[in-house]
Amino acid sequence: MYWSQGQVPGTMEDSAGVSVGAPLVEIRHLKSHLGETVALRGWVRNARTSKTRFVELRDGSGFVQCVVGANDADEASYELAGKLTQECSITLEGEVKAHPKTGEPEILVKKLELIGGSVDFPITPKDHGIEFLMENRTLWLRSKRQWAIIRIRHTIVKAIRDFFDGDGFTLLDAPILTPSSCEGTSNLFETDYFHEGSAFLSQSGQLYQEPGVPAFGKVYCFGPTFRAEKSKTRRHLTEFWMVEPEMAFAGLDDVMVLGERMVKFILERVLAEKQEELKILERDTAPLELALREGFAKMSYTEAVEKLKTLGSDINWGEDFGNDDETILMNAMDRPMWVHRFPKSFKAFYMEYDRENPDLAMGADLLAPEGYGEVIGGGERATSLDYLLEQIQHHGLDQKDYEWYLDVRRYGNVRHAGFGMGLERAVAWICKLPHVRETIPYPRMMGTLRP
RNA sequence: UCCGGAGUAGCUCAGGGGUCAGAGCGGGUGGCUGUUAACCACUAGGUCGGGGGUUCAAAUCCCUCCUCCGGAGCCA
Repeated sequence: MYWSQGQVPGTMEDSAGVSVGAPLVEIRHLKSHLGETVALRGWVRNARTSKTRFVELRDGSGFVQCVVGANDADEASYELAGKLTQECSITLEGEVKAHPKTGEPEILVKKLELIGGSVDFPITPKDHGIEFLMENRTLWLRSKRQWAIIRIRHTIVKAIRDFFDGDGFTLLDAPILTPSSCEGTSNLFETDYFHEGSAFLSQSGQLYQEPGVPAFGKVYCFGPTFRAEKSKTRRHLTEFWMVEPEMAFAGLDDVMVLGERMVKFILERVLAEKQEELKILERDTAPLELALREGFAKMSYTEAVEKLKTLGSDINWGEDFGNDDETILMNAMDRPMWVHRFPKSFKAFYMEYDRENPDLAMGADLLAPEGYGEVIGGGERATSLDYLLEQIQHHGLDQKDYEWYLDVRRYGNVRHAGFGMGLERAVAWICKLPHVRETIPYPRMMGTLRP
């Protein structure tokens, strides 16, 4: 079924039995229908009544003000316009005009009909607390702010897929039900699994990407991951999305180059396609434009520790960045920054070590500016079988769980590297949100499982 | 898990031992020259988070439990 640009499927009588005469259009296309009579369907965001009545309508594609004048609309429609409640669904037709003050398209309504009523919509146009909003997450999604965030999230997801697809990567989906911890570093959700007894929800697709390297050269996975950590911070979810590319014949520097290209690809897309949404969020786009334009900063872990000390942190060499170390570091930074070559001690067992200093791991994290901190973590993978066996033992892992992983080294071993980017942290930074809980439609956190 | 804060109308909050259980928003009714978190008037709406205690008297003080928020830790 095909229809012309700006039209949506619909007939003279739509499914709700409401008569529609003029061609149905989506609000996002109104600019190209100035002067025409069109029909719209959607939900009432707000309605103001004076002699002339104003209905703020949204249809998911955008927002528009509809003007119902006593002399322009028929009597029943004018009457109805005075009784509309928040979030009732309506259909209307009228002429598309430019707003006398703002110049934005608005609708001079001729006819208005109710589709579905709405009594006492809980989320009123005033302030609400986060507890209440989270309890009403399904209804909260209708708000302008959530609309903007979720649409930007969508654009970021699409940009990520387009970036890797266009760069010769093959999608290699990683399993979500796994037999054991991938990295052995964090707590996993456990569930029953037939004869195996237990299965665990994946905390990373990383180990499943490496075997894809000899098979496809460049691979990526992009799906949900799970961490059962009791973390209660602005940057933690128990269920979050991660994109994890892995490539053959690549090292630490290649990871930083790839990650930077990907982030810039994402920024370019969002800035090109989501200006309206960024404006709704009152996001100052200057830092994003700067990140897109300039090369990302680079600093070794050792340099970062020195810098942190001058900024007042009590961190010592050998310790992982604490709670606010990333924040302190990135408040002082105007663009994303790679921090590389960490002490091996707090990194995953599969990390390659630095030939120039065996105490260091060939890892790199990308920290987002404006206080956001880590969005990407990755690096070069250890290639030596003997070294890996030693690391597995050292981390208290069972070698027989990893034989399939070690085969990557046994058969056609090559240098390879990759990274993982947490989608929600990227969305939070790009939208400049104070907390990741708004970056995903239905957040799962310690203490939040509903709705 | 630890530390701190908060639970009073549908929502956001004020009131902190004794004439008030209150305001704004939202709902209802009426008014209003194009409004935009519209505005104005009137109106309905409450087990002051649960339980226990102190007191002549508790929304208010004490204990306890629950929930949420912020932070720490853990982690990415």
